Amino acid sequence: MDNKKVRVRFAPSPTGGLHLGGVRTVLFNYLFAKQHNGDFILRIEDTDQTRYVPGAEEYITECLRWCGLNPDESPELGGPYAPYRQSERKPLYRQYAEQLVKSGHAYYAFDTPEELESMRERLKSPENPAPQYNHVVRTQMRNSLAMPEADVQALLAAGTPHVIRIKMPVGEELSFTDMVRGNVTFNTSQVDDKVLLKADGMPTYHLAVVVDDYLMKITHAFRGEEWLPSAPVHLLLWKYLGWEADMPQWAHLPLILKPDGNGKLSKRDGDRLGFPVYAMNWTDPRSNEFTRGFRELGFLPEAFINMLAVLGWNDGSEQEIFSLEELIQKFSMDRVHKAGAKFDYEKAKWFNHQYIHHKDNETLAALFQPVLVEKGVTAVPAYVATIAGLVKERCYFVNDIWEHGFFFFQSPAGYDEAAVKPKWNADKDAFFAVWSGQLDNTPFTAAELEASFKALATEKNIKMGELQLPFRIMLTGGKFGPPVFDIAATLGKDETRSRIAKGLAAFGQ
RNA sequence: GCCGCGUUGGUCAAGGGGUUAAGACGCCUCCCUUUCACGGAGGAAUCACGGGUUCGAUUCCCGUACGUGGUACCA
Repeated sequence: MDNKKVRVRFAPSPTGGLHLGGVRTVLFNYLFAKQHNGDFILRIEDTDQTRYVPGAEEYITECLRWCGLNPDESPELGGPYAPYRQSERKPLYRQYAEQLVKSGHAYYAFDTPEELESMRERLKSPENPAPQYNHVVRTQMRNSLAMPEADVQALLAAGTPHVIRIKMPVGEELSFTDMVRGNVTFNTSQVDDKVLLKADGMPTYHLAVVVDDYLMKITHAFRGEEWLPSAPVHLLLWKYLGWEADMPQWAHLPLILKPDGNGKLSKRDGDRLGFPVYAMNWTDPRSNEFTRGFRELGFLPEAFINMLAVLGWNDGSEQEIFSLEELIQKFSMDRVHKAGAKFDYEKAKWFNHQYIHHKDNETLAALFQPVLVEKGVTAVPAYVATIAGLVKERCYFVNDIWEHGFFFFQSPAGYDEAAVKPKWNADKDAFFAVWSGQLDNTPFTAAELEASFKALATEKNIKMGELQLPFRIMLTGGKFGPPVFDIAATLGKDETRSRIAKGLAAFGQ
């Protein structure tokens, strides 16, 4: 590698929610940039007027913030190569397209959408279901290659709508080295004359990436594998514009696939199979369609990032849990898998489980607070933290704290009587009455409670097992929860005593 | 159709001419725990197929199959 400073960019198009694959692409970009002490740039590809969705740009930046993948330069933050929004760079692109026309590497095309469609209809056949606008077709179309110069000038002078297309050479072998795939080769005859500048004056992706990457001095460009087939267009553009020496190194990242069937993972699959696909909640302002995100579902950003990082990459060791810092340290493009990976939601949940399990109680309590508010419960942070500590090992999501610990906030609404009633007897009534009475003399810790409980059980000659379960049911209502004396200790003396009484009334004799 | 890319258990994957072909998720059994979970010990399950090259191919080469992406004035 040369001694140029690494500059890497991520360029989402604001057309909807931020997809898993998108986040992973940002992640890899980010890791690489940070690893090389380079710049991570966020550029917005808002050139697609028809699909541009208001609010999507803000959404994307918030997703990145949540994930901790903050850009160094972006439309909001500015930077030495601003503007970073393609629409604001619009005047830039035309001159390069014109330059290509002058040098004979591109041409004006005046074909209307209808003309293009009729050409495709005419040429369509079973052997050629998708006819291209290429070196053979272009001679029959209305463009500056097929028409007399005077006609072209007249059309131009009249302000006739037109696009600028690249003139793909015939039969040239083009190859480049991809950082994940190694050498990739194409024959230019197979590539069509892609539009570079649209009739509305906006560049297509092809022109824009090349121009922006050059102007912004991008050194490495990582994008999804779906871009691999258009690499030859970009390669040629770098060459024709005379910038070949500055061309960034490319890496085409594998796709994230549907867990079941085949194909790229889409939002629809998430809806169908019951898991999120977008980083955060997203409501399409046009259709009002709402999609749940990983963040709102209770995923921790660290877990989300970790899970994404090892989907298609690993460091060769058995390690699976990586912090962002570790990822920056250990990530390497040559250990990125070439093949697409099917998304496994179970594994994603497992990662979140791991992170929740090892998260400190105070943070968990804070994250859980919204659920408490929703449930109409008020509790002091320290109490919530204790509970988080008690139940976190069985939670897959922050929200699960409620499911596993609701009884800490409200006394049982009913009891699993079937589990306790058949074996109930007067001795047990007596036991609980006595023990409850002794509580004043017992320090209220789990260990002390257990000791005094055991002592009394021995004295009364009742097996611990026959007492512990009923006690648990008195406190929680059912056969679940953390160790029973931990529950009692957390609940406190008064509450414990009151629940014993309530339990006794419900299923005692 | 054409072009590109790919193919190790159900999934994520390590390995890369001679291995008992790691590990993780999920599943199953057992232990711990008189709840659940955590933790621990085991188990079932894999090199797409056919040809080469080689003393020897999961590994290298070529085909085939399959998958996937592209084939838009979308990115």
